[in-house]
This record gives sequence, C-alpha cells and structure tokens, in this order.
Amino acid sequence: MPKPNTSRGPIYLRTAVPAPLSQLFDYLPPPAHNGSAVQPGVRVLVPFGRSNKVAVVVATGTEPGVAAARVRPAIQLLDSLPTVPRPIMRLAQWAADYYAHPLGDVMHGILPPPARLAKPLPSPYPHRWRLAGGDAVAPQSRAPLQSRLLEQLAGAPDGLDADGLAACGGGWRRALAALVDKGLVEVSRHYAPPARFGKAPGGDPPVTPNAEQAAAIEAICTSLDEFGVFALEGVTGSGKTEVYLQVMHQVLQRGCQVLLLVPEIGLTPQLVARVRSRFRYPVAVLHSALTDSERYRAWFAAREGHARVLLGTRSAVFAPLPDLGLIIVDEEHDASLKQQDGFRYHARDLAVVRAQHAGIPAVLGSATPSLETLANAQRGRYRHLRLRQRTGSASFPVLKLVDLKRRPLREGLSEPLLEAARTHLANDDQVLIFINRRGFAPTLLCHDCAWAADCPRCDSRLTLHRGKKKLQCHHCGHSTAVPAQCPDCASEALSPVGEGTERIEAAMRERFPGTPVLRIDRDNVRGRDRLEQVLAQVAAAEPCILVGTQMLAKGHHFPRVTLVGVINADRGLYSVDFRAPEQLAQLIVQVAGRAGRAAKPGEVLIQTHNPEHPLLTLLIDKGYPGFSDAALRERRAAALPPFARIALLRAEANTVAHPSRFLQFVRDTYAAPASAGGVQLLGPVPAPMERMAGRYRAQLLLHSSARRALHDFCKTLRRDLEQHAQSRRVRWSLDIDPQDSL
DNA sequence: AGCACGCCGACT
DNA sequence: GTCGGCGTGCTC
Repeated sequence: MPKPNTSRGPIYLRTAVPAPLSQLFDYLPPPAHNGSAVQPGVRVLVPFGRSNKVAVVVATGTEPGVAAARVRPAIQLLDSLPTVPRPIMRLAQWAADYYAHPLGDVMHGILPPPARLAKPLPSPYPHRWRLAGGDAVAPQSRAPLQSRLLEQLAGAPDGLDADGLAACGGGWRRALAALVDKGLVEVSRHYAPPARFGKAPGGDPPVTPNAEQAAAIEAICTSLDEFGVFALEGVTGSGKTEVYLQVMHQVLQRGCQVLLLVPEIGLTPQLVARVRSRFRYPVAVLHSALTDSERYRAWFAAREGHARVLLGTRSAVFAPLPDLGLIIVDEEHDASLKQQDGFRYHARDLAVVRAQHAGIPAVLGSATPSLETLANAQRGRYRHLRLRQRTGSASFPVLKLVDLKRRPLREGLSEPLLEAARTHLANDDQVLIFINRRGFAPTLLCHDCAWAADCPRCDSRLTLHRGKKKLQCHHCGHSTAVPAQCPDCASEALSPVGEGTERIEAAMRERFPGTPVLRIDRDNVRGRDRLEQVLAQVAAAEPCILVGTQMLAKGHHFPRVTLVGVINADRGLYSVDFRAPEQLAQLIVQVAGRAGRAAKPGEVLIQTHNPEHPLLTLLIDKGYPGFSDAALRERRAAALPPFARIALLRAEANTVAHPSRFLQFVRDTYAAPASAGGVQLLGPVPAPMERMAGRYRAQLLLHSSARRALHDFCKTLRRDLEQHAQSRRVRWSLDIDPQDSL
C-alpha cells in the first residue's frame, strides 16, 4: 500500500484486528486526527462488528480496501509511539504469511497482556513520586506526615520510590495519596528501571576454552556484523554454554543486546544464575511460569534497552530488542520450541528469520541437532561448528543394549541392569533410571474377563497412580477412584499391566533396601523450586537411585551418576510418526549425557526387544552423527521433511462424522488444483488418537516437494475456508511444518 | 472469535 | 403462550 498522501482524500489506517480472519481492516483516523503521522505498530481502539477491539496499525494509505462508505472512524489512538517496533512488525508479518495465520491473531498473541487493553502502556517499574510541576520549594502542609513527605520530595528532583518515602514513617501511603489528591504530588513519568534484573554482581571469570571451543567462538565473533547461522553441534559436556557466554560477552561489549532462547524445560535456575553471574549487564528472564506483571516487566525492559540479555522460551522470539546483536537458540532440536496450538510457529525458525532481518548471527546449539538443521548445514546454508570433546577430565559413557527377548523381567527391570546397578552403588556411585511414563502402571486389567480401565472421553487407557489412589487419563486429565473389583465381572483379580515411574521406584526400593530412591516426575516434583531442592539433595547425597521421566533428561548435571538405565527403548522404534526415531535417538543421547560427567566414566544400559534394530545399533556404534546421517538419507529417499514440505489441516468436532466429512470436502474440492500446483493431499485420516477429551479429530496431510507451492496453496486454502460455511461445523487449524504429522 | 438474528422444542 | 437451543452471517 502506498504511503505518501499525494491526493486530497483522507488517509486510511490499515489495521490488524484480533480476529481469526486473514484480511486487514481499514479505518479512518479518530475524530480530530488527520492520521498522517500514525506509524505502523501503533495500537488503536476500533469499532469492530458490535464491539470494540484493540488493533495494531500495519500501514496507512489513501485507498481503502472496501467501499469508502463502509469505512468507520477509529475511536482512539492508544499510542503516540509504536508499541510494536518496526523489526517486530516485520517479523510478525513474515510469520503470519509463512504460517498462513491471521496477522491480527499473531499481533494479539505477541502483545503482552497489558498492551491488549485500551490504555496507554503502563510503566511496570516501581512508581516514583515527585512534587507536582517540579517545584523546588516544598509546599506546606499542616499534617506532620504530609509535610515530612513534601520535605523529602523537595530534595529529590528525580522523585522518590516507595523505599525512599517509607523513611517518613508508617502510614506514608495514605498521606501520599492525600497529597496526590490535593495535586501537590504527582507520579513521576521519569521512572527509572531497577538497577539490575538480578542480584548477582556479575564478573565470574570466563573459563579458558579448549581448541574446539576457541575455534567456534572465533568463527562466530568474526562475523558479528552480518547475518549467518551457526549450527553448534556439541556433545553433552563439551561446553556449549561456555561458547555462548563468551560470544555473548563480545556482543554485549559492543553495546548490543542478546536474545537467548531455550526450551521450556531448559530454562533452569542454574542457567539463569550462570548467565547472571557472568555479566555485569542486566539480564531479564521471560517464560510461562512468571506472573503477568513479571513478564510485562521483562518485555518492557527488553524493549527499552534496559535489559541487555533476554533469556526466554519460545515466545521471547517476538520480544522487542532495539539493540539486538545476537540470537542463540539452545537445544534447537527440542519440540517445545514449536507452539502446538493456535498460531503454530517454530521459535527456532523465526529466530533465524529475525537474525536475517537484523543482519546479525544466529547460533543454533544442540548435542543432537534436528535433521532440519543438519540438512541446512549440509546444503551450506548454515555453518556447521562441532564440539566433539568433553571438557576437563570427563569421558564418554559407554552405551550397551540389553536384549529383553526371553529374559525374565521383574517389574520391567532386567537382571543385567540390576546387576550393573549393584556394582555402581557398591562403588559409591549414583544410578539413574529413565522411564518415559508417569504413574504406577499404564493399564489396569481384569485378569478374569479382560476388562481394562478405559478413559470415558479419550481413546486411551487410564493410568494407575498408586500414590494418589486414582486412575488418571494423561490426555484429558479425567480421574476416578481405583475400583476394588472389576466393574464387568466383579472379580477382584485386577492387575496393573506395564510400568511407570512409581512402579520402578517401588521395585528399586525393594531391590536395594537402605539405598535412597528419589523419583522425579511431574507428580512428585511440583514446582521449579521443588526440583531444585531434590537436585540439591542428589548433589549432596551418598549413593542413591534416581527414577524419572524427561525431566531428568535435560539441562541438569548429575556429576555423581555413573550408570543410566533406559527401561524401554521400543516405543518410538515402530511408531507411525516418521519423527519418532529422531526423537528417540535424541532422548537416548540426552539421557546418556547425564552419566559420567565427572572424572568417572559412565555406562548406559538400554533395554530393548529389538537389539538388532538399525537405529539402535547405529546410535551405539557411530553415535548421533552416524544415526543422523542415516536418518537424513532415509528422509530423502522417502521424500519426507526436510527434503519435502508438509502441512496438516486438522479438524475436530463433537461427532465422529463431521471432521472427516469436512476434510473429505476439502479434498474433493482442492485435490485437482492442488495437484496441478505440485501439492498432494493425503487423507483424511483419523488423528493418532481419534477421540480426545470427548472430541473427535481427523487430519488431512498436504505434501509438496516445493516450499513455495505448498505455501501458496495453504494461503488460498485458508482464505477460502474462512469464507466457507462448511468450516463452521468443525474447529479447524492449519499447521505448517507440523511436529507430529503421522 | 464474538455477536446478533432467526427459526423450532419443553417450561413457568 | 415464552425462554433458549445452535445454524448462519458479518465484522473495514
């Protein structure tokens, strides 16, 4: 849309309104405003349908998108300066386009909650008060407390905060409010940020890098002024974080800000503490566990340039950073970097786009890089940096398979694993048992009539939680008491089938009486702090046994663990999802990385019924690089991502028929034109779990060898479906580059 | 997404 | 006779 107003007509504000609609909506400037100075990124209150919405101005222009008579005036401009700065506008528009998602919804999603209200942006910093009109002479008051306050304020032209005024004595807030009412005191608009966003003084000395680390740091630091992506593949314990910190240091010294993105589970207090204690620059942290006002403060500090480092989870990729000089994505393979509902973006991919827009480097770090990133490295689009050695004296753990075939299993534990545990514990070492399942047992079965405890709302079994004495569905949260007898045949022979963390914990207690057994899963370890407590216990403890889920696999160091047992590697070997093997390999490597980080070598035992499976043997003989090379070749041969592009049209409804009927309609309507454009429609098929939380789900797979073709098709498809009456009978969504596809 | 309009069932 | 179910249409 052209900007200069050469004609005589009115200027229109083209806005993104928070609604699931791909179009933009035009408004006239509010009354008594000519609109010429309105910049993109400014929020505006507009009438929309029968209600009012906070929209974001995307552009101004002289031609309305609809008949001029239909254009209504906006109610009020909410900002004088853009709330969404230019680079974020550009990123949001790029993302809305790439993910074929309405820009209004994207904008709404990236605004912090206080900015979604029809008010000017509030200051999130502690209030400061000063004398009204900046009087140097204190006005008088007859109340003693009030005059003390006035006296204090007269001596502080920049104003005083709560700490500064509390000295005037108890009840100061009431007295101050009275002064504000009288108009003698005002809230200062010259707020100041807190001096730091953390308490540690900074200045921890950097560690001397080894040759590989030094080379990586050098490679990145010699191209800080241009866009470039560095795939930093560093085995666990190779000191990736030290590389990040040293590169960050250089960037900070040049006066730039750094964005460090991590998966939700990777944002540990240890990492925050490590970043804070290294730099004398303010560090802000942004993640979902914060309160709204804490998040707003971090967002605001980033936007004002008060925070020099922003450490955050995926949504932080949209945080405004005026002096951004470097983006790092840690654990870039992690699935939690992709948003799984609504606006389904991948923070790693957007980080690369943002770096490109800004002309700065992006670093994608992982011990187990995603196949997407490795493919980009192979094609020469990303620079591949490798850290192959563990730092210090740490050596690599030895991986071994335990063949479960025809071996007696007691509570899921094989004799070789138990034997190894005995040996390691006898050496005063710690043992970690990994099992990717919470609860006691994943099924409760009647031995007499084969009744099984099913979830009434999902196509799944209820998990037995013995501690809570409940049967629980891990998909919808449904929970019931454990029946004493079979509801079908009244038999009392109800037996738990399979193993979860609780059961392994109990079994280990029984096998190793006197050895502490600590269970770490979501049921047992509620908050972040609790996890830290347990981990501190482990660090201090004598020989002990840790039993846990994914929570154990990421980010934490267990220097005293020398044996890791993986209870079951078989799920994932034969999954329908083509990404399952990749995820299994990543998980095994990550868990294995917990062992032997100190001087003692570690041992990893993986229980499986498929010890000849090529995925497992490759992983054990050649490590993750061996596995990923083979996996990439397979993906290429099968024309799967990253060698082809896919998208998923999902639909759900309260009846079985509606989703598949809707998707079949889409297929019937679009198969021919799609195919002409090089896009294949596959399905519809029921979702991997067709019924979840009482709703039926199906999906249609869109596949193309050409990114552009798929993208164009998705955009027209969305615009059509938004209009079509058919789509109102289901809830549908379009997922570009889905994480779980089939 | 909201929100209203518009036609068909069980209730004071 | 009304309250209210959710199908359909619209939002500059």
